[in-house]
Amino acid sequence: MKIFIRVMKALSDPNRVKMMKLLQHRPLCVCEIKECLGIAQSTASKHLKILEDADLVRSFKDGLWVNYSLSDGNGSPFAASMIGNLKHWLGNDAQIQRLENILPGIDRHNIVGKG
Amino acid sequence: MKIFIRVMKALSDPNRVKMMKLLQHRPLCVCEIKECLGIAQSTASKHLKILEDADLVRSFKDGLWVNYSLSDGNGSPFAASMIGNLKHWLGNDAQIQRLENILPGIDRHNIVGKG
DNA sequence: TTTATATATTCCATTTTAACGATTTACTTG
DNA sequence: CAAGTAAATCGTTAAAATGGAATATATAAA
Repeated sequence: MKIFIRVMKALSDPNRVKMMKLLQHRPLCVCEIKECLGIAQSTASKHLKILEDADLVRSFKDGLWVNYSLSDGNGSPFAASMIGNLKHWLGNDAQIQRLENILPGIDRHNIVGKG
Repeated sequence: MKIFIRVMKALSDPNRVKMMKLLQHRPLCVCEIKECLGIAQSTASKHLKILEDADLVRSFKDGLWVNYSLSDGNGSPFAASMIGNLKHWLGNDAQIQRLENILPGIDRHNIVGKG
């Protein structure tokens, strides 16, 4: 039950759902995500931790950067199922589409104030 | 997006998830639900409203009682999918099993303080 | 070893959520 | 119509979630 609630809570916030949708395209570092969503770096980092704790996302370091990507779902069946659902959900959402449009132009090397 | 968030939020609370699991067995009135979960009548009523607003549950009046049952899922595809998932999720959860054990003994006509 | 940089963490203010008791509403029945 | 009953709503309080600025941590580079 606790694990299920943790997954539902993680997906109860618009910014976190947006992150999940962005990560469907490619792994992203924290600064790319905060840039895309237009939020503070600390806010992005905290949201990603919540997604990671729910097994929806995983991270691996690449030097100074930390890359986040969708989890493979081996951790929790609830998370795995929701990751699958989200692949074909919200694709026609206006907010999501706007983010997906600007995502290709987002590059970690061109971001000014990273934190 | 708003609809999706509403469903996720609705399923982010243990008492509401318990209600969903109980309603898999049979329709229940507010006083049966509050009795089963051991919460106040006003609390049960509010939670049910949140589930209903998310299209996870529907209600129909039967005289003085209001019966709640699982939604048929026609309102929201997100709700429909989660209703389906919940059918085979949490069946082995200890808290849920305890509730399912006492449910057969719960009858609206034998409840003392209904509100 | 010093400096720079990306991320994580802490702190604080604000908003949202959950719970209960009390009251109101809606319906039934005497 | 009056009394009784189940559910919904209101008012209040405590806990949790969210956001950003500031700080700490960790790694890379000079």
